[in-house]
Amino acid sequence: MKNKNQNVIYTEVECAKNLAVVEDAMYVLGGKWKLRIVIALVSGYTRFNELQRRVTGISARVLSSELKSLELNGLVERIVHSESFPVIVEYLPTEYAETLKNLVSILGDWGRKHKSKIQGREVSNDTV
Amino acid sequence: MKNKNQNVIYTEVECAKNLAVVEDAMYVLGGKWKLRIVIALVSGYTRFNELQRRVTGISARVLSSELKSLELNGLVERIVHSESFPVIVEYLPTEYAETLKNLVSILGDWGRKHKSKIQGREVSNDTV
DNA sequence: ATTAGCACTAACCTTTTGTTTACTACTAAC
DNA sequence: GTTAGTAGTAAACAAAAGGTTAGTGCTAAT
Repeated sequence: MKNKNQNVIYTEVECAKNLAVVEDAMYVLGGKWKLRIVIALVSGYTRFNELQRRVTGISARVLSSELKSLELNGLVERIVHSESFPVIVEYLPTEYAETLKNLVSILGDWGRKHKSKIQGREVSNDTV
Repeated sequence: MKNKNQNVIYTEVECAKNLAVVEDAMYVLGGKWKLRIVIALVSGYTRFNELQRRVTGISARVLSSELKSLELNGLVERIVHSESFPVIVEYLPTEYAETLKNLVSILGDWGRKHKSKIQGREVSNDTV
């Protein structure tokens, strides 16, 4: 048997700290849709219906509420162009959303490697 | 107005690729509990009840089913010590789980910075 | 003149996720 | 001998997340 709390790698306090910080992140980014929406946004898709087409499977109701949540957390800015008619709305990723690029890229790398692992294939590099 | 699909940053295909790989990752790691359990595991907590104490708020039923899912995906190994009585069970993170350390660390960093941002404080470095 | 597109929202319903309680059967400590 | 700990599972239920349908009021294209 390995463990009688002698060879824990992190103390309870350290473990709790690590848990706390990823919980803080997941409070903002967690769930099925938020990171996907961010990806579509930083890819340059900024209009509501366009986002719904990119983030396949999301309903208008959920997209709407997720965008509000991302806006509250400073990751998107909602811009209404009232000079045009009918009114055009854009959702622009903020500068703060840029701080997610590294995370998204690493998560994507892991996903790509995991997929090739379970498929028993080599990893290709043709991803963006 | 910024965007009439002239200044998209990534093409639809590139955006779809990026979405696909993070979806692959989130299929394995998504949800409220999986990453937290991984953190507790790599911190050296390997027994069922111990894990339930570290990952605060999780119920035995959910912990049990999440551990099964992590095992299926090669991130944990369930080891039964039948030589002892009563039987002792350990959940050990696999080598494959090590590939998540970078991701977890970056997610934690983002969470820490985000928290200090919304609290208007400086970022401290006393995290593990 | 009809159809599709725009940016959503409300009401209602289903699915997923999670909780609570109780139970197993045995051991170790107080 | 009572209490707590071990590693869970089953059943019943509650809460959270998400989907579906319908609709607004206007424009632009066919």
